[in-house]
Amino acid sequence: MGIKGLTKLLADNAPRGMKEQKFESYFGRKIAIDASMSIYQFLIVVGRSGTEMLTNEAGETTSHLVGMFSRTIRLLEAGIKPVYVFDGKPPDLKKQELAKRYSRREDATDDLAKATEIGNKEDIEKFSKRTVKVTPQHNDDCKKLLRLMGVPVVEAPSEAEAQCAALCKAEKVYAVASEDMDSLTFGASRFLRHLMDPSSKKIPVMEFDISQILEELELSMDQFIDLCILCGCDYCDSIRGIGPQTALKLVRQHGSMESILENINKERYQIPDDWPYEEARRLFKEPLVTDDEQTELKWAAPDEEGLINFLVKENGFNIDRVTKAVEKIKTAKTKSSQGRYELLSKNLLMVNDVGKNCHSLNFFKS
DNA sequence: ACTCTGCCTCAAGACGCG
DNA sequence: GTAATTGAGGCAGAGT
DNA sequence: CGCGTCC
Repeated sequence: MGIKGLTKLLADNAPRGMKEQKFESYFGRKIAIDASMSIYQFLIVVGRSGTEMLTNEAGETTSHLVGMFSRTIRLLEAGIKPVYVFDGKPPDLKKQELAKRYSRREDATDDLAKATEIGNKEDIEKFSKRTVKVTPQHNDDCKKLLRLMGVPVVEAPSEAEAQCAALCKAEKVYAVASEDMDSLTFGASRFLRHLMDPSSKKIPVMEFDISQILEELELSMDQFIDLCILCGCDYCDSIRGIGPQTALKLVRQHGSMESILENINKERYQIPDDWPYEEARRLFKEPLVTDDEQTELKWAAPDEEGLINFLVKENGFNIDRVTKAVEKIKTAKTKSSQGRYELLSKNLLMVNDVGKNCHSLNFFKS
C-alpha cells in the first residue's frame, strides 16, 4: 500500500520538493517502470466487460499485451526510453500483508460466484476485477513483447520498486515512474506520478525530488525512512495513534526511531510486540537488488518479423496495427537519436544522457 | 480543533470515429 | 508448483 | 467530448 498519507504530508510540508511537469519534458529520458503494476492495471481494465476479456483464438487473455503494446508505443513516440522492471520474490516481511490480500481475493471469488448465479451485472463487473492476479504467464508474455519491441527488461531479485530506485540512484535512469510512494522511501532520486495519465485527464506529471524534500523536511534519508515506517508501510504495522503529522513531529523532535521509542509515553502509544522496524528499515535502506555495472540498458530496433509472429499469428492482433506501430517505433528512434546528436553539439561538456547536468534536453519541446 | 481510526466507496488503458 | 496492487476520498466517531 | 473497439 505504499506509505499511508505521505502524499498529503509532502504537499503540506515539502511543497517545493514536488513540481508539476509536462509530459513532453521527458523527451530523451530513461525512465524505470514497475511492470507488474502496469500489467495488473491492464488486466483489470483493458477490454473488459464483466468476465469477458480480449483473447486470442485459444481463448487466452491478451489484455495485458494490448495494454503494454500501446502504452510502450506512446512512451517511445514521446521520446521516452522506458525500462520495465519485473518483480522477483517478495521479502518475508511482506508475507502477512500478501496473505491478507489473498484472502480478500478469495472473498471476492465467492462473491463473484454468487453474483453470477443471480445474474447481477454490476456485481459481476465489480467482483471479477477484484479476483484479478498477475500470473507468471502474463509476465513472460510481456517480457517477450518488450524484447521484440527493443525495450530493455530488468528482472528484479525481489521488489520491482526497489530495483527501479536502485537504477535511478545508479543514474542508469533519470527517474522512476510509479503511483506508489514507497519509490521515494527506497531512495529513488526522482520520482514521477501520473506520467501515464492521458493529457485529456488534465492531470500534470508530478515530479518529486528526494533531496529537495529532505531539505525542506529538515531530515536525513535515514530519518525519512523512519518517518515512512511510522506513517505505515507494507513491512510492519504502524503504531496506533500515530499518523503522518505526529510521525513527522516525533522524528524531528527525537531524531531517530530508537530515540522516539525511548522517549514516548508507552501508556499512550502501544508499541506492538516484536515490532520489526529494524528489519523494515533494512529492507528500505538495503533492499535486495542487482547492480550489474556491466549490463548497459539498450533500446534496440524492433523485430518486425518477431512481432508479427507473436502478436498477429499467435495472438490475433490486426496486422496493420502492428506494422504501423513498428514504423512509429522506428521514426521515434530516429528522432530521439537526432535530438541527442544536436544536444551533444550544443553542449560539449555532457558526457552521458543521465544526470543533473542534462536539463538542457528540455529545449526540444518548443 | 486537530488527529487518527476504521470503516466505506471507487477507479484503475489507449485509440479513433462521428 | 505456487502466488502476485494501490491509491484516494468521504464520513462517522473517538481520543487528545 | 462520448462511446465503442481493440483480441
